Amino acid sequence: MTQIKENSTWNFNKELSMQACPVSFVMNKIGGHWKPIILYQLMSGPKRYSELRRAIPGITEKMLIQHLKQLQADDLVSRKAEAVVPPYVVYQFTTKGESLQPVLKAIAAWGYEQWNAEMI
Amino acid sequence: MTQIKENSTWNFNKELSMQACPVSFVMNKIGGHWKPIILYQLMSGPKRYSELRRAIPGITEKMLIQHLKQLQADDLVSRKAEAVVPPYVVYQFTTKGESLQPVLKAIAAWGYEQWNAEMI
DNA sequence: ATAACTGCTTACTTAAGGGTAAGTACTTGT
DNA sequence: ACAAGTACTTACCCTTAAGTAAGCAGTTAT
Repeated sequence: MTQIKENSTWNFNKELSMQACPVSFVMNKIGGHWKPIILYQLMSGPKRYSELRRAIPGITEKMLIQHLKQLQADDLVSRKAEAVVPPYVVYQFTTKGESLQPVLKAIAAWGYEQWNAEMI
Repeated sequence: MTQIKENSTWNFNKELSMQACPVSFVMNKIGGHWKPIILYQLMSGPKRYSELRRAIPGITEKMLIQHLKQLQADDLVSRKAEAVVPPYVVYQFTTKGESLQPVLKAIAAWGYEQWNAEMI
């Protein structure tokens, strides 16, 4: 995947923030460019890899798989594969991921509000 | 501040996501490395520039002022300056920023839960 | 006189994240 | 025979975000 330099100031600050600020801790798990979008897609139920790819315009396969892997590593999303040809792989929330849903919904709700407010 | 190339794929995708996904829209306003931490600090009340600097270990003045400006541009935080010497500048939530607080609290609450869960 | 405080600004460098484009293995449809 | 579908992997390059380090203007404290 992507190598991270262990001794960089950036990395040090990241660790510091994650330990000092709960909001920052969460952002590190669900923030970034693609993770919010992937999570949003999964909120409407389990999805196949190719379904996600088609549902998210502009995402590359590299980004999709990379973030799915990170979400798995953080135990927010699980992968279920059936050993058939063509392969059938489904991604869905874990129990921990499910517990995030109210938070994601609160975020989305605020987002919608702001959209509507900007329309007026 | 920082120049953004208009025609980059990254920028195009960013716009796309912000229009297609409410979660992504919100993340663009409150995500990143420093914004969550700054917002978290402001949740406990208005703060001076130097208070924020001291409260956030590791942040540079450049990052602090840059993100405060972005938060102002997004109308989440307001700046109040008194024309005295030494200068007295206070940052606090706007009305819009206040409306974000329940969301930030929900995020922080989930973060605390996960911390505790990891401790067991 | 000089250090320290206030709230910034600027130019330069580095590192992380993302994009491009190709390839893999195996099968069904035409 | 060849394209198209499945779910990935890999190598290389470019853009953005962040870090480093300095400076400014005006005042009080030592």
